[in-house]
Amino acid sequence: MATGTSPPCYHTLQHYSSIAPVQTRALQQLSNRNPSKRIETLPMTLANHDIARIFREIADSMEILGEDRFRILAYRRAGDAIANLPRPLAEYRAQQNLEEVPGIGKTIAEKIGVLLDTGSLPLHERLKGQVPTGVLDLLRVPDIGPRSAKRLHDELGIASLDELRAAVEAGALRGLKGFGAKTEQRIRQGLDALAQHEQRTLMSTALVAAEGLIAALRAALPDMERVSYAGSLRRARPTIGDLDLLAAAADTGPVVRAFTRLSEVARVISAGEAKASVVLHSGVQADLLVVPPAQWGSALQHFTGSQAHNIRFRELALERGLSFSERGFRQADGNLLTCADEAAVYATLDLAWIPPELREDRGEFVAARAGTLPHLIDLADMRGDLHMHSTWSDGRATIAQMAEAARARGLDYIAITDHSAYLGVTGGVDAERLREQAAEIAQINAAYADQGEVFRVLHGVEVDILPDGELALPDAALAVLDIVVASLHVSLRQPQEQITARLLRAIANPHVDIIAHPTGRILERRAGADLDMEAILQAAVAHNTLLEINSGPDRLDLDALHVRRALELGAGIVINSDAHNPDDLDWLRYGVLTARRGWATADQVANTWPPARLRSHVAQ
DNA sequence: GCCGTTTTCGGCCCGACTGTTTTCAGTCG
Repeated sequence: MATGTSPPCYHTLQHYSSIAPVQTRALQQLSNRNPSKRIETLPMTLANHDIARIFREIADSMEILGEDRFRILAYRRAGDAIANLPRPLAEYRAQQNLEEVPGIGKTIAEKIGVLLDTGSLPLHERLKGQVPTGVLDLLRVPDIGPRSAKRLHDELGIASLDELRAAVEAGALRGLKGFGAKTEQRIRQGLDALAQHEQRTLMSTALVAAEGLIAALRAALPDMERVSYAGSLRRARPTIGDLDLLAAAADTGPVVRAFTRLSEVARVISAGEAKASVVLHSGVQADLLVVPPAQWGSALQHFTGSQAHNIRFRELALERGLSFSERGFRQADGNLLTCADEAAVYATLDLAWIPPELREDRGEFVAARAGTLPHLIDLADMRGDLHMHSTWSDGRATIAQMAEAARARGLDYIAITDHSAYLGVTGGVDAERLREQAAEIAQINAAYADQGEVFRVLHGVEVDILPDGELALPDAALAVLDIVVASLHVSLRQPQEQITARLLRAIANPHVDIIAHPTGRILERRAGADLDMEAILQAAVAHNTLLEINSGPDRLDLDALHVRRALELGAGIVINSDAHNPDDLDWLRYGVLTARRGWATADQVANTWPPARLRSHVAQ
């Protein structure tokens, strides 16, 4: 980072021309003497994501109708802001601080109130009459924006993706002014891509693909100066839409051309002198931006996003009379300040460098200016892993093999937490088998002690929370264990009040130390349980129960927003692999990235602690 | 519609690439 007398940037003389009922909070119900009557009298309330979706639909509809672009921007920003909120909108309203949320002003706060009270909004209903839902769907097709969607609807009567497909097949688009053969071909390809690749790519898969592309690009161009992935992958989002790659080279054109010729590339969408978009054989889209080395910092900042972060950043630059782009800071006199690294980009606006995982316009600018950004946890801070399986249940390796793999990765302790016998498919352990397992673990620990190793294996279990909230093992069996991990595996579709109460009962059990993968979501396949998370997080604080970030690439559960809210409330977090074989221990990397997105420091994560501190916490 | 080191008006992020054009609108990230 540039400090002291050296300017952060260099002056150059370059010139460049569903409606989900939330009902009542489960905690309130538990304390209510007559809960069933209470529920019936409460109005249905929209969840934050429902209201965010409504505002985004309003923005899309108004854009198709060609209304004022800044009003559209305001609705879209409000939708984004709401989607990012850590607590239910109703709480903000109750505390009368809705308008303190950036992007929510007087008008939108009133509309939120109407939505919370009545479940619908006159403006939204009116727009639905003018722009059918199927026309909004057209915007999901690559290369179809609001103008094209409006013309397809107005001039050809197309009001759904199916009708668009039929029109393309019938050659009807060619009759439209401005729609040539290439446009028709692109729309056909866009529809195909939408149909077969609607799913996003898991972070773990994207990381492997990105690292492969980077290696291939380096091999093809040995003299390329720098190359990195950027975008949502660098921000560690749990799933990734497109891969974004950035390269630095004095001569940009040859890098773009080499990229489009890589064997991984199935189809080139576009390619110019500075950037290209391709579709890989895996179906994933990859975008490459190539910049001169002097612009690496500004380009990396630009290409990492998020869009919301970038917009906010550029607004802050404008306040100082600087126009920021991937090329650098344009001054009023037209001169460009370039930045060769990201720290210089942020330093130019008197901001500390913001870690990519925090770049979502969720308060990181205020913290960067105040010098209060958290010192985020790193993988190297991890000392233990408190959730994994062995051949005693559905794991593929013995306890000794798991222990050795963990020790080889630099951990000081693990907990073996095989499934309780309740899950028929996994075999599992009952009270008797737990006693046998304890003897095996004692032997392994004795061997490590004899060798002078600090490494230790803790004895635990992953006990099922039964549909009624009982645990699948008796308290007496749990009491003798070092660590008890409790989790939901069945009946995940119970109504909110029921499944929340079920989890609250497990949290309150004094033997339970950790709640594993709290929501049970499987990314791109299954939404999590409909939990009242605020009640869950508060109960975890009250009972000193640790909440897990499960590092499984298709779980990453808790997610980052809940991690951040949990930490705000003072809950303890653990990051566990849930490994079923030794290689899965490497998944901790993804859990740590998720913790970083949740603003977690090492000290807030209990398995960065030395064993003694962890033991005393668990004993409380 | 939001917002304020340009605070109740007048701004609102910025540039690359494409297609169908002859100078730019639309889309994307």
